[in-house]
Amino acid sequence: MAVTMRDVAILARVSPKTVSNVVNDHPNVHPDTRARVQQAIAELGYRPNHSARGLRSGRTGVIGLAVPELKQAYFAELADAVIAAAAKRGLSVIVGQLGGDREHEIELLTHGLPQTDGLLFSPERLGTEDRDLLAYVDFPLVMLGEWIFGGPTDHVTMHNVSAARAAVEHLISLGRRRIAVIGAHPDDETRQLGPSNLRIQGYREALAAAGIEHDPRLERVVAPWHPEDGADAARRLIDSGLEFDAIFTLTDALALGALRALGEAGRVVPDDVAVIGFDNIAISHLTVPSLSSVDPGRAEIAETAVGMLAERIEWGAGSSRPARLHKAAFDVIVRESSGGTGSGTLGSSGRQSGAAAQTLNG
Amino acid sequence: MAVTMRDVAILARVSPKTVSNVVNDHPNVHPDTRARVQQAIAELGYRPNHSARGLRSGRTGVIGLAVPELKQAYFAELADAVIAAAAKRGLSVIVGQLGGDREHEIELLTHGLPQTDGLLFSPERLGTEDRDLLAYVDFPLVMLGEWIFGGPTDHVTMHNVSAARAAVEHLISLGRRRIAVIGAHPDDETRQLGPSNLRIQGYREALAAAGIEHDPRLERVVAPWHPEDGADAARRLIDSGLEFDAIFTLTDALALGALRALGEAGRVVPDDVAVIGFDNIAISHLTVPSLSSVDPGRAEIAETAVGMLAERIEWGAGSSRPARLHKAAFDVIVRESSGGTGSGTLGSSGRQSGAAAQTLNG
DNA sequence: CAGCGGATTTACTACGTGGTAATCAGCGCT
DNA sequence: AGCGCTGATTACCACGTAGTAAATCCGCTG
Repeated sequence: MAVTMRDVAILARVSPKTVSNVVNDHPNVHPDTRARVQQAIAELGYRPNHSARGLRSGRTGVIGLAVPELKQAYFAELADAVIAAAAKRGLSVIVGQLGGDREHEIELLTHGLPQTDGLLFSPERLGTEDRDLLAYVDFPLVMLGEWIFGGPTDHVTMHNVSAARAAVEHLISLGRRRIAVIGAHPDDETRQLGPSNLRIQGYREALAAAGIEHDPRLERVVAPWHPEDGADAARRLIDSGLEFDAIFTLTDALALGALRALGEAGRVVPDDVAVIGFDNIAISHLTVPSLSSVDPGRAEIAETAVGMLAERIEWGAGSSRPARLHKAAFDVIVRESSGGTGSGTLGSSGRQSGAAAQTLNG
Repeated sequence: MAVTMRDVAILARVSPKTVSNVVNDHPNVHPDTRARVQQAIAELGYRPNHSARGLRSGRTGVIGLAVPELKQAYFAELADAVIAAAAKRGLSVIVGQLGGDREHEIELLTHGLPQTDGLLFSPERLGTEDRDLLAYVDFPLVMLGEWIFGGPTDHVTMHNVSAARAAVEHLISLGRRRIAVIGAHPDDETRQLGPSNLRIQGYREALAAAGIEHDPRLERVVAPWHPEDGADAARRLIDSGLEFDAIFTLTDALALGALRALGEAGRVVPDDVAVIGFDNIAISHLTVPSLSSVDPGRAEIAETAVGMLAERIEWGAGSSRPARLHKAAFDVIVRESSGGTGSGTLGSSGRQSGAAAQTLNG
């Protein structure tokens, strides 16, 4: 059996409670006593029992992170950043994969993840119509992404509209006029605030601002957002015979597929078709040609989300503070696929900073 | 305060212990009683308190997975598979990132991850010289990868030697004779069983078996194994003026960089240089050209490792069963970078099955 | 109808920790 | 010396669960 406070207490000739006080850095412990206890702790190799601590205090020191799939690069990088941010605060992270299963997502929202103090949740299938679910959530929760917007819950997200707009404006600045967009989501009629709709909105705004006529046929619906889907969409676009000189894909994963499909069809990127993605996943600067993208500020998102969740946990279950919304700053990263350099050194790229980070309360 | 067994017991007019028996599917509970209790559980929305359960039973139902970095595609996909395999068994997974920090790795091995019943550990910096550490491990542990081989610990790994050999034999079968290898590890003089050494060994075996002279200058040392490093190594290889008509990179990440570097230098893949990687990460079939690779059997590795760990947890701390070693079956996936097709549909590829899975006891 | 054995249920308790409140030691002051 | 005060330490208990062993119930046998 493991070493307990009791064992330490006996060796240090104090009560278990004094050991507890030392471990928890309570004031009013005599320096000599503290030293003696610490000595005993070291000698016995005592480690606090987290289950017991959890039972007594109601905290586990573990937070949950729920994503669709870790094998999607975007979520892997998000998880990486979240785990790093949590570690800074002494929190561990249980990662759950929901695999785009709506039932699981609803179940998760009603019960939370066992063993955790709170949840960071990046849903895929929930929409505005599920907003009511949030009213009954009785554990600390921070949503990543914004499609259940306006509920009583904290949200950390990105500047989907303005970032998408900036990406398309970049394409326009290259002189492109027939700009296709791949990734509109079939569900999004009912999900006005889904990321796909917001990015599409940014796309339309950019066109409108530049006085470019909007051709609905250039908005390509596709789901889910795997590279294969991007390739399929690009092929259908090519086969459609529609003229186009640029593609904005709503994610980098889609762009990877699109790049392949364009290559197979003999369209040269960026000469014939400029391409820009969204997410700035790690491989995007390694594709051939390297992929321009929008960096949504992943580290900032993770840091902020973990911070908000830690605060909610700190405040306790009862407190009903107002929901907050944070949008991370973004960058447009120009690489070869839209005429940037970036061949010489893999890291080089043009960079256009977008809207500053902003946090709203209310 | 949350609903407890006590509350359920009162409502169902039974003792708390009976509720516990129902929850834990004990035999010898009268069907009527069971139904009444389940009714009460549903009515109150009772959920077991995992901390209390953990305290009482000594089990948390959580396992740890420690990897260098989740943002490396290989580890993200591994984590994906591990989480899925754990979920099948009702286990949650806390993911820890050690970032290639040797101190952290040693600390982890001495204390385990808090809040967990056991650990799956894929170290980066530990070597054969750290084997002694394993003697003092007092928690269930399964190592992923084999460089601390021969200790008292279960290992789940891949057929590094024969898989690498198969990859190189494939290149040879294309008629290539000047085959470079990128990824030899500088530390591996002292780590005879590091994956890099084992894969290099497979490379040499393949050359020897084919009667091809071994040119040490074609073995390129590089560390760490990020794509940038692969690009650097490939550039140095090109600049060296050495003649070569194929490259075997010890990981796909290195291959991604190598593909870029070759493209920049005007070498056409696979006509001038055939390339094959190792790991079969998801993007490898999306690169241009798509990347041939060795699929190390990730799902099998994850499944087996979680199974072994679950068994060790089941057996309890005291039992000192013999260490086991499992090597997953592998496949050589032939894609465009070594002359395969795979352009039409993204998924298509040649496939050559390697050694069957094998498990050794002792 | 007492008695038996297995099925079912229960009382009691400990798991390791930390909050509460009580106790105790030491010190300055009257 | 006696008092009150602060700092330091402690006894006691509860958190929610599940193991142990004892108690109770039920159907049947002799």
